[in-house]
Amino acid sequence: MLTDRQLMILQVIIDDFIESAKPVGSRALSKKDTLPYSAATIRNEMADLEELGFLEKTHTSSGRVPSEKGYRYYVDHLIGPEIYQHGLGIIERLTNNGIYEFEQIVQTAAEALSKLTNYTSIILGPEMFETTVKQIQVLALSDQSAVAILVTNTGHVEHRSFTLPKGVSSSDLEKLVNILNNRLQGIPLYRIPEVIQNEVASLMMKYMNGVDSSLNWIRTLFTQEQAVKLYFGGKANILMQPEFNDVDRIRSFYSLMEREDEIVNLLKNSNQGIKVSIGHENEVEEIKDLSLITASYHIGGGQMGTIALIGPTRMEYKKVLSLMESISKEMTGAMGKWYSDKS
Amino acid sequence: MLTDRQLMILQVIIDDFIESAKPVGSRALSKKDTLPYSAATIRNEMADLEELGFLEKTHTSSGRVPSEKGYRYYVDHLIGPEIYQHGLGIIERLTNNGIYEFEQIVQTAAEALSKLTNYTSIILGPEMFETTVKQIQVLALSDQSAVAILVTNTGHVEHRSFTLPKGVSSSDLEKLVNILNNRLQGIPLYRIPEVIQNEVASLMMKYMNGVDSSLNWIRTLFTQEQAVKLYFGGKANILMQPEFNDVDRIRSFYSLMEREDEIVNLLKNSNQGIKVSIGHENEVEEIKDLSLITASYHIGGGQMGTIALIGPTRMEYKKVLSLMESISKEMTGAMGKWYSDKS
DNA sequence: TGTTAGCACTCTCATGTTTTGAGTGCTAAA
DNA sequence: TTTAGCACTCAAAACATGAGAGTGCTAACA
Repeated sequence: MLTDRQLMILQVIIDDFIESAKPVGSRALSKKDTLPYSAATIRNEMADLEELGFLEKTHTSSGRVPSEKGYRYYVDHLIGPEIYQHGLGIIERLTNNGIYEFEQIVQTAAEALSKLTNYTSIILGPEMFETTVKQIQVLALSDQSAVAILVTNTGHVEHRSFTLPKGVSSSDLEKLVNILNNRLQGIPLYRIPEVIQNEVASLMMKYMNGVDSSLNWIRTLFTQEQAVKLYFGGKANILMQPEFNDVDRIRSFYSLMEREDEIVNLLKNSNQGIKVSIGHENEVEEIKDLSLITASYHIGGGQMGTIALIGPTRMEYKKVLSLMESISKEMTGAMGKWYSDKS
Repeated sequence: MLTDRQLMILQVIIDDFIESAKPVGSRALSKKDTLPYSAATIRNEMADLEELGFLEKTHTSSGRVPSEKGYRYYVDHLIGPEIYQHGLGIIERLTNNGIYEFEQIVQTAAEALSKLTNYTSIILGPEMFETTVKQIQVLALSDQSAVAILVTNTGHVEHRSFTLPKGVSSSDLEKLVNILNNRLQGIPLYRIPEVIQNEVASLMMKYMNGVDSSLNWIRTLFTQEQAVKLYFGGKANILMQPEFNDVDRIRSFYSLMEREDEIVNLLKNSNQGIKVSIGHENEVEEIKDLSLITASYHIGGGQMGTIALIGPTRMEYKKVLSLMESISKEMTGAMGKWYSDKS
C-alpha cells in the first residue's frame, strides 16, 4: 500500500494540477512549504507513484500529471467531507413566493450549477412512468381548431393544438372530454394509448356519431413522444477550460451535446446517489477525456431525474461533489412539496 | 458603373470564394473555363474592382477576397431569383396529421433550416402583445398545491404550479376561477395585472373571505415574465466553417448565444420581409465578421416572429435567401391555420 | 538507511531563419 | 485592348537553435 508520505505527495500533486492545469515538477513542489522534503526526495517518491500507476508524464522530462487511476484514488480516498457553502438556497429563494414551476426550478438549478463550477451542467427531467392523469380538457379555439390539455398528478401540463375533423360538433367534444376523463383519470401516462384503444373507442362508438374518422386523431393526440427533457447550463463554460484549446476537441464535444438521445442514455443508467466517472470510465467516446458526475434527485413517489456535470478530468472534485450533493437534496426537497397523492 | 466584364468577374470571384473560402487568384480563375480571358486581363480588372472597393487582398501578394461592399453588391444585384427546392414541405409533413404544436413546428423549422444550410438558425417566437385570454382554469392537485392554466386565443397554454395559501377552500378556488374568467376573457395578456388590480380585487373582497393575503399571489401568478422564446438549430454547425478555426472566435460566438436577451434585440427590430446584414452592418460586436439573415413570419392577426440564420459573411446567399423565403412562407401558412378570431 | 546535492541528459516551447509557391504589378509586344 | 513575361512580395511550411524546466542517477551525508 501507499505510505503516508506518498499519499501526501499524491494529494498535493493532484490539488496543484487541478488548480494549474500544468504538469507539476519536483522542484516547484519542494519550494512550496506544504511539503518539507527536498526536490530529490519528492522525485523518488514520484517515480514510485508513477510506477504504481497514479501519476504519468506527458513526455520523458516533464513534470507529473495525475493518471485516471490517480484521480480515482483521489476521489475515493483523498477527499475529506467538505461542505460547500455557497450557492445553497438558490432553489428555496425561487420557491418561497409559493410558485413552483418545474421547468423553471430545473433550469435555474442547471444554471446555478454551471455558474458555480464553470463546468457544463445537464439536468435530466424526471421519468414520467408513474405519473398519472389528473384531468383532461379540450377547448375549442375556433370552428376548426382546438387545444387539448392534460394535467398530471404531479402538476405537469401537456398540451397540443389540433384541427378538428369535419363533423365534430361542440357537444361531441363535450361528450368526448367526459369519456376521456371518466376513463383516463388515475391512469399512468404510458397506458393512455392502450386504454383509448380498448375502452374509450367503444364508448365513443356508442355515444357519438362519425367516430371512425376521429378515433385516430385522438390516439395520436395523446400519444406523446415520451421524451425525457434535458436542461443545459453553461454549455459555453467548458470553452474556458484550457483542455479545450483545440478546435476539433470543441467540435466533438458540441456535436455530442446535440445528440440528446445519447446524452439521455449516458445519464440515465446512473444509480442512486452520486457517481463519478473519470475519463475512460465513460462509455461514450467523446468524453473519454472528461469527467462526468451524476447525482439523482427525486420527486415523491419514486420517480427520479438526474443532475450531471461535465468537466475535464482535472475537475475540482472536492467542491463539485459537495455542491452536487446539496443541490440534489435541495431539488428533491423542492419537488416533493408539490407532489400530490396518486388519486 | 461597372462594365459587364467586371460584373462577370466579380460574380465568379465571389461564387468561388463562397465555395472554397480561399482567396482567389487571377491565374486559377483564367484556368477555369468560366472566363475566357487570360490571367493578366483578369488581374487588371481585379485591380480596378479593388480600387472600387468590391474586392480586398489579405496581404500584398495574395489573391482577392470579396469585401463587405462586394457581398452587398452581390446580394443586391448579382443574385438571380433562384428557387431552392429541397427541404420544402417540412412543416406540411408535420401538420398534415392535424396536430399543430407551436413549439414543435418552430423547433422543427429551426433544425431543418440549420441542417439544410450548415449555418446556425434562430427562430424568435411571436410577440404575444395582441394575444388575449381565452380561458383560465385552476386545478387543485392536493390540499396545499394547485396548478393554474391559461389558454390564449392562439392556442398557447401557459401554466404555473403553486402552493395554496392557508385557508383557501376549494369553493373559494371555484369562485376565483369564475371571477377570473369573467373579467379576463378577451383581455390581452399584457393587461392582466392591471385588470386584476382594478377589477378582480374588489370582486374577490366581496365574494370571498381571507382575500388580502391571497391577492398578492394571484397577481404574481398571472404576471408572467413576458419573455419571447428563442429556438435554436445547429448551434454546432458554425464550428464546421473554416472561419471558426480559432478558439477565441468560438468562445465569443457562444458567449453571445448565451445572452439571449441580446439576441432577441438583434432579431427583433427587423422589418417585414427578408433582410441581410453583412459583417459590420451588424450592430453587435461579436458578429461583425458574420452575416445575419432575418425573415419574418406571421400568425394571423398581425403578430409576428423572426427567423434568422447566422453564418460567415462568405455565406451561400443564393441558396439561403430562397430557402428562408420559402420557410417563412410555410410557417406563416401553418400558423395561420390555427389562429382563432379574437373573441 | 533514508535524504539530499549535483550533474548530465531530455524534451518542449518560443524564437529565428530559410525555402517554397501562389499571387501581384508592371512593361513591352502582339 | 489583350496577353506574355518577369521581377517582386508575402504567408506559410520546414527547419534550426537555445533556454528552461524537469528528470534519473550517483555519490555524499546525517
